[in-house]
Amino acid sequence: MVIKMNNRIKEFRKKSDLRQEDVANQLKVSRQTIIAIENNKYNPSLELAIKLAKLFNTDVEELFQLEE
Amino acid sequence: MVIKMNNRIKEFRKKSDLRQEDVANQLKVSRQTIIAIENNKYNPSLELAIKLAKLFNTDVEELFQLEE
DNA sequence: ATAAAATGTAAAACACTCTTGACATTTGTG
DNA sequence: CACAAATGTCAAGAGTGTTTTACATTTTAT
Repeated sequence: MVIKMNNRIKEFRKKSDLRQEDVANQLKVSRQTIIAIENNKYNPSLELAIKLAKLFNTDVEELFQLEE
Repeated sequence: MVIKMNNRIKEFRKKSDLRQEDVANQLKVSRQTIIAIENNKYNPSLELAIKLAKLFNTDVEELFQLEE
């Protein structure tokens, strides 16, 4: 699919005062996965995206925005 | 990740009176992809999930629900 | 200025998503 | 019933997402 997506994970994470490792632990993924997503190396799976949105008390569409 | 997810794509598609092929064409994916998702062979990518939700005028969380 | 904590990078292995093409089954209508 | 339309299945291959391990850089606090 390969479409650019803005994501606001770092922003929401800092608002929640969590470290990358905390997010990784809570969602049971590796810290690398969180880093890669924050730095736009790739998009998360749908499942992980939903969990991230839930963790930050927001919606998937709020957290990830399709370009243009 | 491999978590079961209920998805309501078939339901929303029928409400919209679209064929699988219509959905595939509009979102520029193959018909197989739509079939596989409707029949829970696998979950769509985040990008495709967002596009599906938009097509059906709903939210990702409404369309895809994590089990339990 | 130093040490510790947090964040970032890289690469290999593996699992998951998507496509293509060809064919089978089910559903709907005359 | 018969034919067409819609839906489903299978398999191979390309591309994407995640993990692990090990190490490098940046940030924070003392």
